[in-house]
Amino acid sequence: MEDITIYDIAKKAGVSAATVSRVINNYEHVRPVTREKVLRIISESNFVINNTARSLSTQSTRIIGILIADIRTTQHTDAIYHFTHEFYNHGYACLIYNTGSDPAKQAEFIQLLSTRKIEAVVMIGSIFQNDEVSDAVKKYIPDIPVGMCNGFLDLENVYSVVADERGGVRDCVRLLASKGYRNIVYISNNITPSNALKIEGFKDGIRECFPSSSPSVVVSGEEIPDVCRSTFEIINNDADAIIYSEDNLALIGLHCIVSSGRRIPEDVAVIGINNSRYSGISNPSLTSLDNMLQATSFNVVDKLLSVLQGGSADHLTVLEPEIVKRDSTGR
Amino acid sequence: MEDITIYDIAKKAGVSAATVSRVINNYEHVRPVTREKVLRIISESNFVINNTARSLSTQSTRIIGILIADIRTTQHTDAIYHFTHEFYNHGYACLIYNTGSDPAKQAEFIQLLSTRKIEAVVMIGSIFQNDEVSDAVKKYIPDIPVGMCNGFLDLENVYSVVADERGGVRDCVRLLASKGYRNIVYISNNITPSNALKIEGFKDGIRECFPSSSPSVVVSGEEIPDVCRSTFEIINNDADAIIYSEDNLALIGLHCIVSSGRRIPEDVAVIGINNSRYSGISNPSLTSLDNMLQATSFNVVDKLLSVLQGGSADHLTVLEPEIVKRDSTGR
DNA sequence: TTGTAGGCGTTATCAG
DNA sequence: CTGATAACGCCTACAA
Repeated sequence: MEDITIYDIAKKAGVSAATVSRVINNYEHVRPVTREKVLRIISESNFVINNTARSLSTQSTRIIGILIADIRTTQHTDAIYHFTHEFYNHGYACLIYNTGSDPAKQAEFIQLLSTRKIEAVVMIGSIFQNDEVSDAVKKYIPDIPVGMCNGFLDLENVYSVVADERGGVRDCVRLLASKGYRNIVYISNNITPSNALKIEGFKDGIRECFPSSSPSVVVSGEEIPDVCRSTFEIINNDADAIIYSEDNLALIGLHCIVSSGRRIPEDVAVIGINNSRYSGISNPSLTSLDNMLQATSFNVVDKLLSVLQGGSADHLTVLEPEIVKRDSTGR
Repeated sequence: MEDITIYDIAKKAGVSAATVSRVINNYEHVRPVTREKVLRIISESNFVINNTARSLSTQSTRIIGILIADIRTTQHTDAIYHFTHEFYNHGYACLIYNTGSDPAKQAEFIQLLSTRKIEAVVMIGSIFQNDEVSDAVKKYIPDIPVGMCNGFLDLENVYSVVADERGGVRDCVRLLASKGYRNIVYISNNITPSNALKIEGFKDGIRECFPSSSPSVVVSGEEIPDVCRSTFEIINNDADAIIYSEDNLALIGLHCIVSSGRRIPEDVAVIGINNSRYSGISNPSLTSLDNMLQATSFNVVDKLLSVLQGGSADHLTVLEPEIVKRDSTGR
């Protein structure tokens, strides 16, 4: 079926295409009668504006690019919702790409986005905090605003929001120490900038609370068997508390520990990170470090919208995380 | 910073824009020397092609529109991943919108997508199976392929994949009956076409296994307090087995039941639907009806790619669900 | 208040 | 093999 254009509408209405354009864009100086007529013709036809042509003419696509390593990572779906929802409310469409975690690939996606003439970019996750991405931003999109969730790049057009996860994890250690746990181990999945900081926080905590012992950190895969194996190794080695780098790992840990007949929190305490929706309904419920992912995405949206509307925004905002205490550490 | 165009490249290379275009698009009849020269100039500059202009000229945006009621619904994130990932692999970009569940609003999004000149549409969830959406498809995108996950519209350009959830839920009832449970109740969240079918399946099962009793269905909110309240009402009313319309509800149910001191599956059996990743790691692990969401999205992608490449595809595919038995029903 | 004409950056046709 | 030139559909001075 042939697309119908403003010229078709113009012809039927007995006016010029320019007038149709004016009506569509709500220009003021159009005679009411003319306006009504054009609007009537439009509503009687199946005309829809061609945003490709409009974008080319106005040099404005009203498209936002969203980059995420893997959209399936549960802790980020809320963020994606907020972005797509809020930007939609402001007349933008959102293009979403899964980049994976290879910096070179991530950089390619930035170039790809630039071919689509996006008007802003959002990158979700600390994994985008690397030199390749930074260079690509400098090279391909130096003039369009970039928002980063939980990551930071020191560039004029980049706006970052991060949580102090290092301090947050240190506080987790403090909490466990105060409850009498003596043998605390940290299990991390793949080492992103964010996860590296969390580990530092863990070391800070151990050094502070147990000056004589050295911090014990295990790096584990994310699959159920991986996590179970790591967990059992640690428990059989006399650990009485485990901090996992993510709720998803912790939930698997919970499952393994409970299945093995050990009691939580009497035998082992468990803490996760992200305060995901499942931490509240697991058995036992999971104490979790809320790293403010929700507030982070809201903040990034605000910054970006502000800049897009010609305003300004802070280049870095640091949020304070908060431990949500539940049954897995005792009440 | 001014965008650099093929004219700029052409000037520097001492050729015409047409030749640059030929090089970019890998045309054959270009003298190797010329080609090299142009490519060198391009790589020395920050030139990227303007896809908006290209789309206008070629009448092809290579953009796919994805519609989902709420991107946060956990059972659909895998599907979204597959779509964005697969379409990217085939050179398409994906525009994602949250439509909500109001049919009139959903229809508006179809019009919106048509203004972006998308080349295919994916709708995820049975909630899009309604007349308003059907009319909007007919009116605004009668000629572009539409893929539906778990929903069906009887139109020439719509390709659907659904699971036989009705039969699946009936089988769940049979399973519980065979294990000796006598008082089975069904808890559903909001009534979508899919959820309505599940309820029918439940009634089928009850009528078949317990001809003398009438099916007991409860419609509940999705929030934790809602689900807990519904669950306790039912249990206090002598139910010995509950089928929830979604794993997410069932997981909350599990939490409430366990917290109240009742034993699963001795006192109460529980079955969920979706076979989500958490059903395998909950305590106890959750028996769940796998409604083949994964296979559904793969199938829809295949159909759409086939049609986009000029091929054909079945308009309706029905997948058989499968019960994954875990601890919440006894082994 | 309205129409004409040029331009947005590419692609594609047609000569040469 | 390469260069003009005319679309693609819309917007926007500039004129009228």
